Amino acid sequence: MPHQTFFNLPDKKRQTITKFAIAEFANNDYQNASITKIVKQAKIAKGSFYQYFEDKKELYLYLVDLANKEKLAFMQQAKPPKNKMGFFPYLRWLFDVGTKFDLTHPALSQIINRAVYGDVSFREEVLAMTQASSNEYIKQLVQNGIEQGDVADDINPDMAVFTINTLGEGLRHYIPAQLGLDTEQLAEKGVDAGIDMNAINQIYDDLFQILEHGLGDRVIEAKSNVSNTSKKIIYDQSVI
Amino acid sequence: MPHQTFFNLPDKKRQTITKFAIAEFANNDYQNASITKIVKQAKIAKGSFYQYFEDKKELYLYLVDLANKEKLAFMQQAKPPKNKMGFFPYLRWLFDVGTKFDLTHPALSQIINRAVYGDVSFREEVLAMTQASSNEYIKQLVQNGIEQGDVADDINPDMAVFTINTLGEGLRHYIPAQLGLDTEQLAEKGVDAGIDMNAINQIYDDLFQILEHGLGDRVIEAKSNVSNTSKKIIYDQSVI
DNA sequence: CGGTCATGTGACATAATAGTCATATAGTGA
DNA sequence: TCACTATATGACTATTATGTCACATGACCG
Repeated sequence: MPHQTFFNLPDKKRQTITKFAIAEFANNDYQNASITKIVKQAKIAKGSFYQYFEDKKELYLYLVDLANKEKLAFMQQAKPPKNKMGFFPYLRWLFDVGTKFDLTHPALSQIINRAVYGDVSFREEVLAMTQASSNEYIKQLVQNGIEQGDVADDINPDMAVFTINTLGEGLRHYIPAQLGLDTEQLAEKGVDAGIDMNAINQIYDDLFQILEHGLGDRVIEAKSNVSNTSKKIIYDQSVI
Repeated sequence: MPHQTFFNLPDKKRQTITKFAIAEFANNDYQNASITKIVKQAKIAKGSFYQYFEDKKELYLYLVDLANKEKLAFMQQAKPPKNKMGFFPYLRWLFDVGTKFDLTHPALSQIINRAVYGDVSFREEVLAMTQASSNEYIKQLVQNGIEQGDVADDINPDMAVFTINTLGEGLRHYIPAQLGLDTEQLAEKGVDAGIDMNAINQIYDDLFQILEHGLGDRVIEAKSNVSNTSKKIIYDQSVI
């Protein structure tokens, strides 16, 4: 935690420091992020900084914690559209909110991202502020999904959690890439408007098609039944 | 590319340098990897190093390239068990070979990993030596899978590639975590024997169950048919 | 032996950073 | 106005890294 002096600061000054610190740690990994640069940008003396924070590490952990709290608040403030939702619609909504956070808070999103993948000597302390909650939440969700009959009961719930988390995390890179957005640029400029929601929804459609029904051809299953409703049978379609 | 002087070196000396360089860049990210440490360990003079390599970056790119070539060679040398394999068995075999590489070449695996996620100013150059091939290969595989009827034709192939790549990449972390292996330790010690292949196979079973058939309950589809073969119907099983 | 070229060497130059500290300033209350 | 406390300051220290260079060493050849 920062020293009390930091919280005693006038709001504007504290926010200025925080703003530049966030930008610096979003654009550079821990090692490359420069305290010298931050104090120059925020127009405070080096010595002042060290009255607010014990050291670079304390600032960093503070920012990671801040980013996570912001994201959590963002997720919690977003109310689901319906009260009773099936597993997949709810999961999709969760992904959607996560993506919205990433797009509207690119710098904070980057900090969380670096915290997860980054390489620092005090990694444990960093991770302590991150994960945990998300994993547990998804696990509970899967359990409920199975009990409600939305999720197959012959899957390994832990593997389901892994699949969901991994793909959700992957979306963080995939979506900006598909939309032609540069994460670096996003963090600097921001994109309040001008996001192609149709493209994003299409990505979700495609992903959930696979997540819910798998990659495998469903025709084979249908074959074993007498009546085949609404399923196209495709054999050797345009084989090379 | 390293200077010619590097390749003129006696094999043993060149290998010693390479060995310590690999270890250093496997255990530290680019910024933290120390040339000074490498030359000390390899017992060569600083000046000698700079006769072999233009700078730190050249060494790093050389190592990333080396790691990728080694992995590619490993993948190509591993012959598939059967000539004609379905999409899923083949994909599973691919994952398996990849995992074997990671476990038997943990340091090189780490270097590739850092190359993908790491943060350097010349990122483009790093990525140029990595990806590309893998993505194209999987894409072709999916196309074939669709044409052969193994893969559903109503999925987005690009999304399938994303899903496969992302989960495959995720396994790299998931498997060691599940087996209680520390990636850092692995890179140093290595684990020639003593790998629980049963546990790994179980992970593959679980993953491919989801990858092929999805998370969704298949009962609903079966319901619409007259005869229901071998599918358990589960409703409200132990609802809280 | 002597000359030439390739290679080895480590002290040194250079640059950048995190963190310190003596001192200055400002605010507060009597 | 004075005393006292909290805060601001930036030159400075200490450290650590990459990369250089003048010189040493050795190998090969006539």
